[in-house]
Amino acid sequence: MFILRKGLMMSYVLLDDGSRQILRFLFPGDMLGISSAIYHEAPETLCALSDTVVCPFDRATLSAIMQEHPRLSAMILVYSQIERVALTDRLAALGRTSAKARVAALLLDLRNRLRATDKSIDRAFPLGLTQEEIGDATGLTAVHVNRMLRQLEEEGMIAREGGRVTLLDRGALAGAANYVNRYEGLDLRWLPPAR
Amino acid sequence: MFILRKGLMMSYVLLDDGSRQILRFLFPGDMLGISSAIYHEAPETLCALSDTVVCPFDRATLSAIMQEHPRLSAMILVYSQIERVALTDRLAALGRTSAKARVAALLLDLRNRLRATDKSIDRAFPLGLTQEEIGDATGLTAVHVNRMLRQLEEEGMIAREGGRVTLLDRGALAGAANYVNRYEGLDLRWLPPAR
DNA sequence: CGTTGTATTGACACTGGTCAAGCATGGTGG
DNA sequence: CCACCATGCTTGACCAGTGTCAATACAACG
Repeated sequence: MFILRKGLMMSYVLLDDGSRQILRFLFPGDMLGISSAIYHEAPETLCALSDTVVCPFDRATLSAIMQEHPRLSAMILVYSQIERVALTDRLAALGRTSAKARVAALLLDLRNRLRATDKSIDRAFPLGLTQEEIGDATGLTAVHVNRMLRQLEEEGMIAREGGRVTLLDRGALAGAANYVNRYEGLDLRWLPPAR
Repeated sequence: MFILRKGLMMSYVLLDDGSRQILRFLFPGDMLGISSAIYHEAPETLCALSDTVVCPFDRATLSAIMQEHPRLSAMILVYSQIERVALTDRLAALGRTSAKARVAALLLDLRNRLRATDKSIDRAFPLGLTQEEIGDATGLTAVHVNRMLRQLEEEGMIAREGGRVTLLDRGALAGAANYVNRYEGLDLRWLPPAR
């Protein structure tokens, strides 16, 4: 298990037919590989998308935390629930929304996650992903991702130039995407006190 | 928050356009509503599919468990990770597999989950879902679910009569579905001891 | 018996996939 | 410095899988 300190990573699974589903992009502060710790065989693959710095810890450490730091334990549980809710949002997007909505949601999420650690990011950010990666995250082909990006651009919702994306109309994007920022609206007053 | 003691439930979200994505079916022993506890507004809706019995507990109880029962706390974390992995499997299914594979995976999962609390279930079980519910869980329409069930039947992989389904060839189904039983293969030796 | 919800089936439409080609970019080795 | 190559982006033509709409059948239930 690791905490990501710097850089961008992703986790994905490969299916029998060779296709890939990207489960999650990982940003600084995220915990990685907890699920690998509870199974004999890791259920997902981790991969760095840029130069990264991680901070490793092992099962014994997690076990010690659970015994000695109840508040931290509770926060780990909360964190895993936030991640779970983000996954259910993506599940609903894959099951019930159009290709354009899924791409829009991905762009909005990338922007919000990047902004969490870099407040200078507002409308524009570097899109550190290939269109194939966007496709594997949204359940589309790279070709169709390209078409959707062009449409969003033609409709004036985004602008692109040289790997950078600018969200020109976040409201319209969020409307098209059914997007909810799951890192807001938390209620954590019930957490146990620090020991 | 609740523990489901008896019956079948589901959790789902409704999107703006009125479509529904079923996130999860809930079986006896499952914990429900943890994610609702950490947000101000519940991110998902819970709904009973049959007569059910639940055992409620509140945030203060969870907080007390985190403080006084490290082993139980760790098991709750493990449980939420199992659920997370099951969600990622479904995410990969929605993003990257065919309609037939998704329906097959749902049938296999239902059988395994039912069997967990009723060992008398082997090949046949009562399908307590409408085809519309199967569709909302797999990201398909009820009409297409019907077509897929018929195909699976014609290919001799399942049989149906009066709300009961029989899995005639679980191996072939699992192959068609890319299915992994996530309640097996756990490694829990690192858990803290009971206090 | 009507009524309501569910299952079934067919005809047709459309979203998104597939295949193929061309183009831009940047890195590499001669 | 330049030819070469790999990778990723863009676009068009065509096709397949899935959705939509509509009609019918069936069962449960008041």
